[in-house]
Amino acid sequence: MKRDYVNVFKALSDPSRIRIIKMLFERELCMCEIREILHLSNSTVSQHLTILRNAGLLADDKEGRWVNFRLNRRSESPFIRSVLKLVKESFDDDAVIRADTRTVHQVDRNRICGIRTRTTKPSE
Amino acid sequence: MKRDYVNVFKALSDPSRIRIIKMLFERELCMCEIREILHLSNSTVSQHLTILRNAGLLADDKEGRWVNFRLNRRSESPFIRSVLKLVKESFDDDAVIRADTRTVHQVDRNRICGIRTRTTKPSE
DNA sequence: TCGTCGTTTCGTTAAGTAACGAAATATAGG
DNA sequence: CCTATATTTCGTTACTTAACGAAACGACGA
Repeated sequence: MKRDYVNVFKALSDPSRIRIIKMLFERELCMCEIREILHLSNSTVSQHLTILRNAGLLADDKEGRWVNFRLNRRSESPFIRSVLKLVKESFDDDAVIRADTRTVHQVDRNRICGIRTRTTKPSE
Repeated sequence: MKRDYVNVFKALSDPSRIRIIKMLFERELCMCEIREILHLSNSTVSQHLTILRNAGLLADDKEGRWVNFRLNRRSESPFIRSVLKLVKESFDDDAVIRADTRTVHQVDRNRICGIRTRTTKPSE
């Protein structure tokens, strides 16, 4: 209860996690979509998502075999809401962030997922 | 140049550094005043201040043998200014932060400093 | 110029973090 | 039930971080 805010800032202290949050401002994503865009392993992405969820920044809904991750925009914590607002308004001058924002709208979950657990591209 | 924001969030990911920033919203402080309030060693406090300064959150002015640390309120970075605003508006419900805010107005640099390098109380 | 005192730097140690592959869970469909 | 698939958990490894004391630095004042 006491110093949760430290965990929020720690959650934000990683480029991959900032990228995840910025992508989630565009739309909900499942783990394997994020994995595909970030080029990280399943377990690594899952860890990042756990950290963001434990910090109170993310929520998730199960939809069949997928888990849809989304921003916790309606958090009861004013601090969380302020932080999300800050992130929403920042980093748009970053080339990687801009590329992600574009990519995230072109990703089709049904093409990308479905090949075991993989880090390489689906075309291979 | 690319991902400085990660260093900003890392700088905020420590309770002592949040306490320092919140105290600096009250007034400028020298290193030994901060050391006294946080009960940490010289070198640890100096490290914290370096991290905050490198992140762009702090500036300092030399005044004789003292170095006065202050918030970098006039940073040219909108992100830094937004972050400082966020911190200013947060954490006031934290008991430690509230105690610090009170203490910082009672601290007299000339009583507290001046006994070599020390972590214990000045009354001893 | 010689201490003194505020601050910084150095070297070390203990603890925390990010990454991965492999194994374990859980859920839909045949 | 059995298999495929999406996600999580486990165990390991390399790296980072926070803390300290000791030593160095730098600016005043006797």
